[in-house]
Amino acid sequence: MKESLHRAVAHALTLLQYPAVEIIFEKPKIAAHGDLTTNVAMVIAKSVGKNPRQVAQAIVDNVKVDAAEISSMEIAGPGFINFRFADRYIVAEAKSILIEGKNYGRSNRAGGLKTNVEWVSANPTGPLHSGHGRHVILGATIANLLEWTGHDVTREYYFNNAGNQMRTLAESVYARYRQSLGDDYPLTPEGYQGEYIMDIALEIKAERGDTLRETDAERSFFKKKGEEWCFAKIKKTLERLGVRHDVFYNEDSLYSSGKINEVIEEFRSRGFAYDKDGAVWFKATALGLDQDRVIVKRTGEPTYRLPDIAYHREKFRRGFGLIVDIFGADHIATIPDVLAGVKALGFDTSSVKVIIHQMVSFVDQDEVVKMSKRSAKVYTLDELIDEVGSDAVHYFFVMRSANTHLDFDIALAKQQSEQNPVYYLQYAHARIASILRFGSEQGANVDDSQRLLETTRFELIKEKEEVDLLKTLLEFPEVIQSCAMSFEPHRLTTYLREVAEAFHRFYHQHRVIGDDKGLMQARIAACLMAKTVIANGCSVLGVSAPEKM
RNA sequence: GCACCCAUAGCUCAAUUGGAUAGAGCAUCAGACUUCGAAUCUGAGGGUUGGGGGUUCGACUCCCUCUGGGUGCACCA
Repeated sequence: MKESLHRAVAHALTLLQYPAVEIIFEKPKIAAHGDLTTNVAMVIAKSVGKNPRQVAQAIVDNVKVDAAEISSMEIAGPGFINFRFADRYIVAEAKSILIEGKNYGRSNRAGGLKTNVEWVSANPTGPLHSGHGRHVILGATIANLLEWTGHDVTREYYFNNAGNQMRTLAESVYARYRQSLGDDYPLTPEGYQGEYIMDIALEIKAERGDTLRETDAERSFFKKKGEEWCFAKIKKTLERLGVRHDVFYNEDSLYSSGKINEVIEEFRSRGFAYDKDGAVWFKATALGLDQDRVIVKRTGEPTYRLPDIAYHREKFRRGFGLIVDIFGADHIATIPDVLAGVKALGFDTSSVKVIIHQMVSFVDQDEVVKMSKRSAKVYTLDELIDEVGSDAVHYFFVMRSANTHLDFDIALAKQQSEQNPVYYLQYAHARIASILRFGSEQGANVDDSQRLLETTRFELIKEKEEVDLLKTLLEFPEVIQSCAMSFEPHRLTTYLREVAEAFHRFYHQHRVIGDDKGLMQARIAACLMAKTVIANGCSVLGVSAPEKM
């Protein structure tokens, strides 16, 4: 909708020989200011040496718009130019929602840019805990948003099934196994304390009895069983949330394929690596960081940084033009090193986007839920899903900006009432579905959008609440776009609330089903439009849009 | 001690990324169902945007500083 207006204003700037600045239209906060506003006059004013209102006047005098589209154009405040759309133009534009249906809001702005989104990436040493939820959902939603804006998205899970953590897992399972046989065999203090370790041990006992008392020093059977059990658990949890990955990338493959050594050699040849105290160091200070870092320990084992760098190098080599990493705030320290490493290898880090989200606290009935591993209260993500359901998990974890701490209110999330924002949104969808069912009984066309487009008298949509609803619906594609570009899915939840609100207001003021068949059909069409936008938005969020509740 | 994040209505958070009169939900109070779902709607009160300086036409937003919280700061991942 903005495009023709944009052209008109740009043309006026040319006529006036004003500098060709970027023209930005925004939706004013205050509805009385119109539908779109631009501050170009204020931006230009300084360079042309006139006051902003004069500049605005000159622009308005030179802008030629179609009165069928723009009903008013006025100067306000310090020099804003406000535009208002004609109602019938809004209504005409809204037809595109019916035409595009479940694709409404999708675009190809990114032109199929090969994009990698890596997240979750928890090592198979235990089930996902509830704190992981934010990470899981944030990544999934961002991946969806990128897909909706024309990115060719690969969803990736990076994991490590070797090294210290896995040794600890194997040792812990072994200890519990021995205990389950009645042996006095202590779990070391570094061992994993979680109850699930005993679950794994018991499975092994059930399968193999006491035949594994004497095992190899590597505890390889226990490691393998532990890994399998944990991975199965993690994947099951992700599946319950409808979160899927295309690629599970094993860190070990970086070793077996020689990539780790390649990176070390490349660092050396580019002068970014040196030996000291028996270890190999990465010269991070040469790239502006405050200290150099060990990449290969004295023991000959690489530190986590090296494979991380090698992994990112692979992402570049695999041809991704946009590389998105989702990290929790607890991993923030590793990011500068990895980015510096990638830069040292000659790659452009501007195509790496790192999303950092802050930690989550869980609150239940005004009580902070302790997330300690010993706590009997909600600890695993599975338990959280059991408690509040997948939809609430999805919605609650993205409804706040990622870089603020999140309080997850469990009591609210499981409440099936008006206080719960998920229900508010889903209720609007179910209510529309219900109206459509009723309308269908009254002989209205509620599903054949082709015939609906041909036969509906859209001009009958003219009440304020109707037009307001359609205006709100028409914002959807831009909301998707800006959420994707800023990697801020929380704005989608804010927007969808507004849609639900606009619909409820419309519903309350005007009857849809009635004796006037033409009017009924027109309003049915408006309902279908609202239903489409809510359903599409929910699908991006991974929240279900129920026909009945 | 250092680095990053945060501080906005009683509570949880927004604020179109520097724009006009800082907005929602919850909570509180007052209203609206013989008709399409009241899981809804209408209205009211509630603020020195943690304090102080600065940058400019204009600051919740950017810079400096102080206070108070969070997360990190390994030859662990």
